[in-house]
Amino acid sequence: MRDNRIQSVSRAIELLTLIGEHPAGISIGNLTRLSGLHKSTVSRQVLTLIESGAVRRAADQIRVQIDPRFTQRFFAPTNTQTLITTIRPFLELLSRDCGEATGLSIPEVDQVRYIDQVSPDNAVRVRDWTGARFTLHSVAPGKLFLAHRSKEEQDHYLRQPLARYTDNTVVEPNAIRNSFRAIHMEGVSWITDEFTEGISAVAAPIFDQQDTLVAAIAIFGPSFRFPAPGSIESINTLIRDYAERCSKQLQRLAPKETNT
Amino acid sequence: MRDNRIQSVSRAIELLTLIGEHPAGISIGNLTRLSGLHKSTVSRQVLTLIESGAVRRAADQIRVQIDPRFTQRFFAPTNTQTLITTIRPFLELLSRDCGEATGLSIPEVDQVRYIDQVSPDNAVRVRDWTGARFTLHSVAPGKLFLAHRSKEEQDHYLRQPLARYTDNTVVEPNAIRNSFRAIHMEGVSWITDEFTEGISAVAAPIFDQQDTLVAAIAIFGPSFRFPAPGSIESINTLIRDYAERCSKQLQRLAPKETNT
DNA sequence: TCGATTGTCTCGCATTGTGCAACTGTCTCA
DNA sequence: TGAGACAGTTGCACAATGCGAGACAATCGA
Repeated sequence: MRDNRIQSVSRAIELLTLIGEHPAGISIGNLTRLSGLHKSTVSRQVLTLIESGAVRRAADQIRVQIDPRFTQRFFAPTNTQTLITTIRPFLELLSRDCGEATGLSIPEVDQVRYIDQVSPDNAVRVRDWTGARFTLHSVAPGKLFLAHRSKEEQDHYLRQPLARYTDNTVVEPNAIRNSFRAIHMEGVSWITDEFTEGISAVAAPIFDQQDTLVAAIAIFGPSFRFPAPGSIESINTLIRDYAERCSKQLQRLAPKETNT
Repeated sequence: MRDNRIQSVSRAIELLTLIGEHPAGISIGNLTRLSGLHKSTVSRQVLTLIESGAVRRAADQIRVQIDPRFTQRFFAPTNTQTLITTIRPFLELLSRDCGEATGLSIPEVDQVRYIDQVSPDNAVRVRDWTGARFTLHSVAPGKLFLAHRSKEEQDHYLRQPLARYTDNTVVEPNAIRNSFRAIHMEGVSWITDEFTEGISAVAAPIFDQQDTLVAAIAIFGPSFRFPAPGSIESINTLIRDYAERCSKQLQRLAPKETNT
């Protein structure tokens, strides 16, 4: 019974790891010394790694380094952990600006999941929903996600019976469909007392570097004071501005070509 | 003349890429279907990738996913691009809080490089130094970096002739050495008119997940108004708080165990 | 219970990965 | 200027290794 590990593959990962420890690049000779393999083996391994897209030649065409496009597959800026980390400072800024709670949520098939929230030190405040999931039609980010889907996907969701949470929950499919145009024109989505009595919320979309809607930033507060009379337009402007800054931040976080 | 590429290594990278595209994990069966390779080949390749540390089994012990420790080598949270992206929101927050310009800088051997800056809309403001390099002893972040080095490294730097930029530049080695204690006790480093006439600055350290000093966050402003009389203590508290938040943010950004 | 599916392991063949050595190009020094 | 050292690539031939087929065990659903 022989070892089931593939020797040449083990060697490749070892070399890949060595290369990864030298972001500015490393020469074939140094790889040969560090790995202890024969130089022609190293040369051929590196050639294979280059042609496979894992490694590229640095600017001097001598040293080699990890190809950023390779690492982009493992550290997508839109995975949940990175989203939370990236957007959290904006939640704090926005919460300070509007004086209400702010939240970050992501679409999960037919639900919304809240993955982060910031609440200011108000005497009367909304509870923390981090980790909770809700149906799309009952919360502001959910209606936003729905509005950005294809008509087929919308019809599929609206065909099933929709739960009613309060007297104000909109469950009539055509009424919901009719709200999509306003959502697209305004760029935001509002709910008032539709999910829970006494809570109003507005959400705006966050796009990733491929212009995919990956999350929503939201403001929520008690309906008796949010939105303040006559303030809807300025709140829309504010939250759209923040959503756009979040989108730009995700784009900045995407790995870039770095020459040395 | 045969192809110089190593077939089994090409296959390994192909499988690694497929696995990387499924952060929640992917089964051997699906890898077999997507790659077109024989199932026993896939099984053996995956075993090799697991034992090499590139891949790990997900929580269900069936699916496999990229091991976060593997990706940590390629996307270190302390590389310059990530630093800028990560800390920028804090620069904006801090600039708003103190009403002056804020900057991010990193140590480069015997110099400081400014890699980002945020300036508020003041009538009188400091210029943008992004991209510029300065000697360690003449700027607030530089004295901070120096204070955190070993005594041998400090002696080495202070042994060379130190350039004087203004009448206020401190170039006497013992005077500089004597400032390190205060820097350590206060946790911040101040300069006043030492680099350029009319500019004062304070800097605080940013540590990475291994508690290595990797950058400094700074506030600078025109000396006639910064620091305002009697405000040094509150500014120290403010910038230390921000530096600590930056440090925590870097730690959060470090890849973590993510089970599904 | 049976059949389908999944993943691991053994086996033996022949292809493939390897180290040796030659070669080319570049750089340094006498 | 020429010689030598060094770095990296390439051809060659051997045998070790990677491979696919098939067997097997475990799990799940009808």
